[in-house]
Order: sequence, then C-alpha cells, then structure tokens
Amino acid sequence: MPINKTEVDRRLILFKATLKESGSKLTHQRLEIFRAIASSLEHPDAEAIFRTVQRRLPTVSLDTVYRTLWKLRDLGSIATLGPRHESVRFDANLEHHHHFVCVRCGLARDFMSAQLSALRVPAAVRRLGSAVAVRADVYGVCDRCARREAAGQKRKQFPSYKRRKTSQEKRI
Amino acid sequence: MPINKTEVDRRLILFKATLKESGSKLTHQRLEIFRAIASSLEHPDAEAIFRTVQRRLPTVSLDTVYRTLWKLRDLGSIATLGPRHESVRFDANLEHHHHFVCVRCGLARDFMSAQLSALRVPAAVRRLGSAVAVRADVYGVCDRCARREAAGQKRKQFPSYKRRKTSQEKRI
DNA sequence: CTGACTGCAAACCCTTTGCAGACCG
DNA sequence: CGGTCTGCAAAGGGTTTGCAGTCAG
Repeated sequence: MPINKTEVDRRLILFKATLKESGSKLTHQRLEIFRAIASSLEHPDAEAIFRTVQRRLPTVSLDTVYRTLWKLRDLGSIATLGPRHESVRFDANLEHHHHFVCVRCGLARDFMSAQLSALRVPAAVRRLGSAVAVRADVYGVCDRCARREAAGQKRKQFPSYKRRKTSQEKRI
Repeated sequence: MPINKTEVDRRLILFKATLKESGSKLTHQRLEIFRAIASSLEHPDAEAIFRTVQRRLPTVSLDTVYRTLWKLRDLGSIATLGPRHESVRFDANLEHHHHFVCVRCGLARDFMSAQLSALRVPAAVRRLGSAVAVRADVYGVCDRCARREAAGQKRKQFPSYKRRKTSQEKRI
C-alpha cells in the first residue's frame, strides 16, 4: 500500500525543513500526520489519517489532525483535493459543458469548449479502472472578485481557512 | 440574471413529462424548486434555492428543498456539481498530476498524462474572469468496485443518496 | 380516497473553536 | 521559560430523518 520508502523519506526531510523554516514546531503529531499522508497512495480524509496516526500515537485527537492538516496546507507541504466544506451545487443544464470556477468566491459559470470536449481518456488510466469520462474545468478569479481586489477591499475569500489566533493576536 | 425564458419553459415542460413518466407527483414545491435551478445561470446551492423558492412559496421548508433536489437528481432532471457531502481529502504529491476518481467508492489515484497537462485555457473563458489553470480528472469505476459488482454483491455506492422509504417499504 | 409529499423539529456528520494544560526550542 | 501546540468538550454549519398531517391524482 505505502509508496516507495525512499520517496517517503525524501518528503519527510523536505517537510521538516519547511516546518523549521516557517518557525513552526516539529511535534510528534505533526510528523506522524505528515507521514500518514506522504506514505499513502490513496488520498485519505481527516478521519482516515486520524486512524492511521492513532496506531502510533494513541492519544492524538481528531481536532489536532484537522488543525495540523490546514497548517500543512498553508505551508504548502500538502494539497487538498476538491472543495472544502462547500455545500453542493445544482445544475439544470444537462448538455455537455464545462465550468469556470472562481477560486475566491466559488462562483461557477458554464462555458463550451470543443478542445475540452474532445479529450480522450489517457492510456495510463487503464490499470486503475474502467474510465467513464474526463472532466475538465477551469479555475480562476471571476470579474467581480477581481474588481473587488483591484478596489483594494479585503473580502472574505472562498476557502477562508481560519487560522488559530496566536497569543500575540489574542492579547490585542 | 435568469436565462432566456424560452429555454426555461422548454426545461419545465421536459421536467413535467419526466415527473409524470416516473409516477411522481407534480407539487407546487417541486415546480418552483425546479424553476429556481433552471432559471439560474449560477449553480445555486440548497440554501440559495430555498431563498428563491420562498419568495413564491413562503411556507416551503429547507428539508423539502433537499429532498426534492435529490429526487430530481435521481430522475435525471438536474445534476450536482462536485462531490456531495464528501469529506476533504489530502495529498502529499505536489508534482503536477491528475486523478482517477472512482464514482462508486470515491477512491482517488494519481496518474500522469502529457495530453492533459498540455491543456490550454480556452478563449471562451476570457469573458468570465482571469483563468489560472485547467484541471482535468478522469472518472470511472475502480477495479475493486468493478470486481464487487461482477460478483453480484450489492454494496453501498459512493453517492449513496438515501431515498425516503415509501409507505409500502415501511409496512414490511 | 390513499399513498406520496410536506413541514416541523430533532438528529447527524464533519469540522471548528475556546480553554487550560503540555511541550518544543 | 515563553509561546506554540495539544486534548477536551462543546458549538457550528450543512444535510438528513421520523413523524403526523396534507394534498395530488
């Protein structure tokens, strides 16, 4: 199941460097949480990571896993798949089309593209399962959000991952 | 905001036919909920649809909206964008890659594809905003799920939208 | 009429947060 | 040691469900 051990080690070293560089502390929990993700071929969710880490650190709590995951994401050590905590959206346009999704506000608009519609399933996928379809969407910043930003207004962004206040901030 | 009225009417007629065909009842709520989605250019979430419908049917409840939405989806009258109620997944592979996602169990595996990596942002997108990236993923059925299904075993599928029991089923 | 549909309220799941104590550097 | 991190427990947001009454066909 786990990928090549050398690769995991490489990622771990990089991760430790990143942590130190950012002035964050290297705790057992963080190490194990990162190891759990780095050594998995699937893309685990918080719950799965939690269960894996629990085997080595029986006292970790699920919320530490969550906090750590967002921190690692902020540090650029891991990435997230799919939208986080977004509610489902519905679409009555049943014709083949693509979406332009705003990374700031989550707005999704339709567009057509012959190029994207013509995509064929790559051969590399064959050994993973029987492919049904390729979905291609474009991500970017919609005009409205771009205008807001140009106006210098700070608005809450779409994946507004709240950071825990530091004691410095609390004191204010 | 709303799209072309003729198009909305066309969709409404089709919708009514689908409802009748499936033996489902055509209620005010269903009609208004469908209209709300069909006449929106954006892809609203349940909350937004609820607010829209409320203007015409002040007594609708949010849960009716949800139940109706999943029913319409089951009937094929509308589609959902993105995964529904799935928890976020994490990925320590920071190199450019694509995902094969199993539509049954949600499993996501990495693969590389020069073709998909080479995608350019279509010109049609320009008027929607400033595009940043194209994401292309492949959807299908993974080997494990295919084997299960071949073995004839019924398993809970990934988007296992629970259906409300009919009184027939309840009686059992 | 009768079973499918609705509204209500309470439950549920995943995720977040305030707090006080633990621990890294 | 000081401030960051953690565990706990309780809150939060989005979605689901059991129930009893309502309504479409």
